[in-house]
Amino acid sequence: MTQIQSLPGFRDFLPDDCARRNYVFGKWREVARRYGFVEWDGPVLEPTELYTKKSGPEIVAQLFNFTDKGEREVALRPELTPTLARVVAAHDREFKKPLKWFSIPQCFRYEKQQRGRLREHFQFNADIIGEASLDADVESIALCIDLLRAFGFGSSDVVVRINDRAAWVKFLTNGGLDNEQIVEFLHVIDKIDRRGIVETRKALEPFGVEWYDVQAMLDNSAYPEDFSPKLNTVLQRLDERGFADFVKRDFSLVRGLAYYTGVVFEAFDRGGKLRALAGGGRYDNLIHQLSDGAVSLPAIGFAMGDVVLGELINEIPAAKTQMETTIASKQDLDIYIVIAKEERRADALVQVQSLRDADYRVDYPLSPAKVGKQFQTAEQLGARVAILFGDEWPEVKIKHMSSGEQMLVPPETIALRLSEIFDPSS
RNA sequence: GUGACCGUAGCUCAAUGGUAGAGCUCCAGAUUGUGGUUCUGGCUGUUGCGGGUUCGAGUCCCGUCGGUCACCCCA
Repeated sequence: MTQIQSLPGFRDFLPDDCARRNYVFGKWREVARRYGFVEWDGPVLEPTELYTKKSGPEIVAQLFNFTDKGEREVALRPELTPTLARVVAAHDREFKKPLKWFSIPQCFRYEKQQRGRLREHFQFNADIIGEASLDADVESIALCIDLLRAFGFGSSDVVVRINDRAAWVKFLTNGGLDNEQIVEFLHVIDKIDRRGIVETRKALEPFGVEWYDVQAMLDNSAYPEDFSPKLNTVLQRLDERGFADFVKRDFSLVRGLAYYTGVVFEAFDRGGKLRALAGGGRYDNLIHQLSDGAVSLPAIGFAMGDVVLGELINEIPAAKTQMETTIASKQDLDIYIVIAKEERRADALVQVQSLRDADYRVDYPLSPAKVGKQFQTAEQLGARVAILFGDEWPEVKIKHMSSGEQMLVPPETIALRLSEIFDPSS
């Protein structure tokens, strides 16, 4: 077969997949709005420079980039934050602070795909811009937790690991390290899960920091209170909101990106089988950097990808059931029109139109079909009611699919009968 | 980018180097106008693609494309 295939790492969304995607997007929007965030979006394609400026030329290897017909170096967005910084810097004066913005961009990366990581994915982003207060950090983490809760996950399914980079910075500065060494040190800490304790200890030796002290940081047994009073406050406020079971202080979490300046957090499945569900943190200097100093605003935000999230939904029965139930209720047909005699097709279509005008979800056979086949179709489409047009004319049969009850009524009373079935309270 | 494993019908998978199969799905029927069950019948493959070894290749070898997983990297 020489059929053209989709590009590697790109997905087709067949109706079922699309329904699942819409379900996820719907939850994201619903919860974000509940928190007072407003939706925005930017271009899918940006100048490559927007990304190299922040991360250096090495990032190009990971970018889906090319030269356009106007000889411009461009890249499909790998993330939204640089675009956000650009937009916020350009429209700084137009909005009252703080900004609470969310977006659901499709992002791209040119990398070999693997589980939970494709070349394209949708990523919910929520950022609070122009607010340095610790309550913004708390709000951000709370939103992350509530998003997960909205999908049906409990504290036994997911956990949000939280840290304050400042704690490490303070600890390491006391240990005599300079800024450059601190960045390198944290990079090693970031890899601890993948590399293991022994290797990590070996890699940290050159820094001359006592392993005993590092371990005390990592296992939470000492220091944290002294080095990060902020973190304690954040945890306490999350506790007050009833989220204590969802969060865990974890000093091994520093996140790979260099631009985080304070609180960082990542959400994981409790089983620890999957990649991170979400991740974010405070980046108070990034907008300043990306705008060449034109605008300076503190910020905190996080992102949640659709791929890993979808995998976890499939693994947690409660979440999966909730999704399937929601999708089914949205897709099911209200009414299927059965055309038993082709002479009645025109009369039936008059009803189809008027029922659709009345906001019912209605379908009917586009070509002649046996009555049995038509009822089977009605069943498969999840119709609650079938209306049969045939020899009974000028009357029609209304059939309640689940009970099998039928009644013979004149067409003028269809609307009344249906309102009794679909909205019994009125 | 590196490595390992995999690639058979629309889907899930069989086939000691010897004529390519099953289940599900789909389509059509079961005396002519009533349904997720049951029964019957039917469709689909240059075994991802291209070479090679062999009397003979789905099976063995090489290449290529695609997939999975790990490494690298992490938005």
